[in-house]
Amino acid sequence: MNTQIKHEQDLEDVAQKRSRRASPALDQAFRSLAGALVRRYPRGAEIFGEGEPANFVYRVVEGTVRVYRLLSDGRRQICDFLYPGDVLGPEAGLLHRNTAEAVGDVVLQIVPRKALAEMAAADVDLTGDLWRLSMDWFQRSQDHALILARQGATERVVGFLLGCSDQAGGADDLNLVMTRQDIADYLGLTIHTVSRTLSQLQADGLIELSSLRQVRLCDADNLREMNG
Amino acid sequence: MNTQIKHEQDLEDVAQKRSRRASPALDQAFRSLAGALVRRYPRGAEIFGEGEPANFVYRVVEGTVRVYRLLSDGRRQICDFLYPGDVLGPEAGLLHRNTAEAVGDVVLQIVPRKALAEMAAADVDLTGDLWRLSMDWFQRSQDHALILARQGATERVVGFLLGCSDQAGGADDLNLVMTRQDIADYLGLTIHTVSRTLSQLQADGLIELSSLRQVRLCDADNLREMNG
DNA sequence: CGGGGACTTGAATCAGGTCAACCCCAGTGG
DNA sequence: CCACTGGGGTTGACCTGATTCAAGTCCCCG
Repeated sequence: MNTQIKHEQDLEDVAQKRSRRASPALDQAFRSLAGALVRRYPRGAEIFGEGEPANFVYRVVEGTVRVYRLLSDGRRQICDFLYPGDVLGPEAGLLHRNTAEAVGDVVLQIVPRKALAEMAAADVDLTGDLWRLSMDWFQRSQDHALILARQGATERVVGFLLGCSDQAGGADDLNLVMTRQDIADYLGLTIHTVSRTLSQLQADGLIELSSLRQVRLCDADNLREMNG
Repeated sequence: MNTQIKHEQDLEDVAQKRSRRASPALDQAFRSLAGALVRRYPRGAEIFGEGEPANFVYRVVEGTVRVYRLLSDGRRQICDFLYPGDVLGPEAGLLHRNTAEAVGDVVLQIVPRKALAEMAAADVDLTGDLWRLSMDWFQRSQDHALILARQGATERVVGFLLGCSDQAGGADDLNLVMTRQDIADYLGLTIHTVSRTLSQLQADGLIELSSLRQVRLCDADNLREMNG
């Protein structure tokens, strides 16, 4: 279940990918603290759970992670999907405030929270990187809230596809790793509405669904137009 | 328009109020940097606008501030309301990413961003406070997103009222400073739905609307129940 | 080849939005 | 003192878009 793996080149690469902002000190910290601990999680495995003590900080090496919260009525809201290079787990308090799961198979670097906290307490640059990181999350969360509050189903789905495209470096051919249910729970819709909307977009010639998870954006410009 | 005022005791108090988390180093920074600059904004005045250079960092001394973003179609989404003790304005980038306005008359402490940034670059504790602050925002924003994604109109309005009550130290008699439109734009609803929902809550005997802005929570326990 | 999970699709329903009329009240000017 | 005005708020009738309910289909995997 948790194979120890090691792949120097991968770890180097990760620092560059999808770093929404460069974090040299944080990279350095991961390099010096995470040397040994790299762990693999199979599809669907829980990385940490809401309410658990936040003893570790993680960075995605490979795969996709979903971070979500459950409401009292059992409904699930996915806060974000995390991709290689993204950090997860740092909390201001002692407990995790949401749950993280592997969407497909995932490989993570792991750093003890305490060690990182001690390093940060003595290193302004590292603390500054953590600050910028959390500001980025804050920004992303606000953007997400805006979508949930004000956009219709079509805009949400289109926005999601465009986001995936950006994530994949602007590619027009997307391999969605997540299920329709994941997408729905991220966009605040039902699985039915997501499915219908995708079908409609295909009917309109804007996308092509070659298989369940393979989406081709036929007219990215027009889609961006629709997205506002 | 911008009267210079000074009220030592007020400024001391502010540091304690609604500090969702103590920030001693940040308080200290405000104390040492903001000595002179305290400014009053009249009802509706813009404090800073989306896209403007973020040259200052502010802290609310008195009054309520709304922070919002506008969509391409002109709709407004209020991200948050800020109350005495809350900080606004720090950005990871160079520009403000949303607009801040005075809801009623507002008094703010003002610190030059550059001075604060220089202080932070040499002070781990201060940078750490900024980090915890942005983590709090992130948390709040995620909570907000959850509400927008998954709750019905009644739950949203009830949640808002309860939030106002908490803000007022748990009081059952609330003096809403914002308009119905503000509430609607915060909750992702229309003014009509907010109005209807309030009327319905009153009809159900859960609240009492003594005047437009005066709300009494008659059954806070039951309301909390409804909120989940 | 059979089973089951993931997905799609149609029809009925409903919550909230839209449109439109109206009220309430503070401020203003006659 | 009263009439006028305008902004904020309420309320009703109707509409629409997303959910719900209910079949189905597709496809992966044993």
